[in-house]
Amino acid sequence: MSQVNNRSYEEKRETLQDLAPEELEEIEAEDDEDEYDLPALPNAEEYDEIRMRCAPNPNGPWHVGHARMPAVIGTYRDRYDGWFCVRFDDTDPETKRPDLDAYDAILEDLAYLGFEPDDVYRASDRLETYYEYARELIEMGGAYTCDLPGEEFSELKNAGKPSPNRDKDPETVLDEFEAMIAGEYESGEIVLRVKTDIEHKNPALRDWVAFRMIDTPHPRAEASEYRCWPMLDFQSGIDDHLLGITHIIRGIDLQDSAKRQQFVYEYFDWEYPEVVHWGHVQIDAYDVKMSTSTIADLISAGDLEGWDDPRAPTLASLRQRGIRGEAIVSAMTGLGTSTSDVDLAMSSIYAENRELIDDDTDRRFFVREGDQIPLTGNPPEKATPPLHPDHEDRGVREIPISDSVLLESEDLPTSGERIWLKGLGCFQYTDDRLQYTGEEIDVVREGGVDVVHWVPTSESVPVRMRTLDGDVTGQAEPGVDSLENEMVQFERVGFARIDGTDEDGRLLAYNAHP
RNA sequence: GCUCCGAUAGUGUAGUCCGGCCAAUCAUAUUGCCCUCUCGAGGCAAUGACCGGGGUUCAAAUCCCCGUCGGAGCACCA
Repeated sequence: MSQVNNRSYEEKRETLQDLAPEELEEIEAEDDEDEYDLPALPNAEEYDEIRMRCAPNPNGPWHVGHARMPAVIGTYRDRYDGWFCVRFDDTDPETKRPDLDAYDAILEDLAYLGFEPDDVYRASDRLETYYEYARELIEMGGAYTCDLPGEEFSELKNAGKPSPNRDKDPETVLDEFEAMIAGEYESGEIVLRVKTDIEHKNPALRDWVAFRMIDTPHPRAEASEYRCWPMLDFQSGIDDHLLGITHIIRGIDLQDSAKRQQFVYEYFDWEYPEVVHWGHVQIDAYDVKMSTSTIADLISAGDLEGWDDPRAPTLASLRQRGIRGEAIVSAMTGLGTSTSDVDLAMSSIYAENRELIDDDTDRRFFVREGDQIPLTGNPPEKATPPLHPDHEDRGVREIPISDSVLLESEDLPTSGERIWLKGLGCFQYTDDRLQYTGEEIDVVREGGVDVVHWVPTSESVPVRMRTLDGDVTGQAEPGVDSLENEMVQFERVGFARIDGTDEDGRLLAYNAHP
C-alpha cells in the first residue's frame, strides 16, 4: 500500500488505467464535477449541442432575481460550449402588457451580467407560425374551440366532465379558429383548447387553453393587428421545439407546464426537452419587494428615484453601485438549481465583488458628518498615504494639511488620548485640539493608539453617498472629484462608485458594500 | 378539495440515484487571535446542520412508510 502511495499522481493514474479503466473514468468525471458550482445538466452527453433559451416577459427592467436565469444558462453555455437565445414571450398585450423599453433594457441587463445571447426572438413576431401549428393540431383532432365561460368550464373540469364542445368535428373547429384569427370574436367569447385527458388525475392538466381573444392591441406596431393570442404553454412549447431547445430551465411555477405541453408534443410526435425546475429566490437586505410591478409603482409614486435607485433591488441599481455583473453571476450559480425556495444573502454578492475589485481599487478618505478639530504642534505640511497598501508602486496621494481636520465623531479621542491620523502622524488630544507629537508608527504597533481616517477642513470635497439605507453626507479628501465613474475604497467606510456631481454641487457616490 | 415538488449549520451548497470511507464538504456569516498605518486584503481558530416518528439492515443523511412544515399548480397571466 505504501508503495502505491509513494508513486506520483501520473504513475498511479497509469496503473489504474491498466487495471480498471472504467473506474478511472468515473473518478475523473467526479473531479471535473468539482470544478463547477452547478450540477451537470441531465443527459448532457446525449446531445451534440446544448441549446437553451432565456424567455423573459418584457414588462420591465430586471430585478436581481431575474439574474438567475441568464447566470445559470450563460454558465452552462460556456461549460458545454452550447447555445442560448433570448426569446421574449410577449404574448399577453393586456394583463402582462409588454413595456416597449424593456426589450432593450433586458438585453442591456444581460450584457451587464457578461452574456450575449446567440440569438434574439420575439414571440409577437411569430404568431403566423403558432397559427400554423394550431391548424395542424386541429386537423388531428387535438384541439377544439370552446365558447363556455371560464367558470362553467372550470366546474365541469373539476368534476372530470368534458365541455359540450369537445366533440365538434375538426372542420367546424377549423372554421371557428380561422374566425378567431380574423378577429371575428371579442375577448372572452371563445378559446381554443388542447384536448388532453379530461379525467386526468391532476386537474391542472385537463384540456387547457391554447389561444384566446384579446381586444387590446399589442404595444409593438408589428403585432398590433393581432387579436387571437396563444397562451404561454402553447407558444413556448412550439417554439422550444422549433428552436431545437435541448434543456429548459425554469421556475417551479411552471412545474406543470412540461406535463401540459407534453400532450401537444405527443400529437406532433416530438421529443420533449430535458427540464430543470428551481424554486423562488428571495434576497435579504432590501425593504422593497422584489417584483417588477411593485418597483414600477414605487417609482411612479416617487418613493424611488428610478430603476437604478440604490434602494431598489434591481440590476440597474447594483450596476450603479459598482457591483460587477460577474459577482452576481457567481452568487447565483452558487445557489445551484434546487427546487426549494432559497434566500440569497446580499453579503455573498458583496464577498464575490470585493474579491474582484479589492486589488484594483485605490484608497481614499471620506469622513461622514465630520467634527472639525484644530491641529497644533507643527505637523507636516502634507500627508502621503499610499493609493493602495498592497501596491506601493502605485504611489501616494498628497493631501495638503490646513490648520484643522475633520474626524468622524465616533473616532474622537477622549482628552489626553493619542490617535494616529492615517498617512500623517501621531497626535494627542488636549484642550479640544490635536497636538502633533512627532512620534513614529511604533506607537501604533505597541498598541493603545487608534488609527483613524480624516480629511483636511479646507480643500476637501463635499460628498453625498447614496446607500441602501438612504443618503450619507460628508467630506472626501481633495482630488476625489476627478474620479468620475471610478471605484474607490473609502478607508474604514466601504467601497463606492464615484458617479458625478449632484444638483447641489456635491460629489455623488454610490456605496457598494463594506 | 384535487395534483405535484421539496426539507443538511444564520444563509447557500456537497453528499442522497448505487447504504459503510459522513462524529457530514465548501463558501458566506458571526466571534476571537495573528498580521497590517482600514472596520479592506491575507493567515489561524472557534461557532453551527442531516424536520419528527417508525421500519428494513451488521450498518441509514442516504432505502421504505406515516406524520409535520414549506412551496407550486388546478387562469381566457407569464
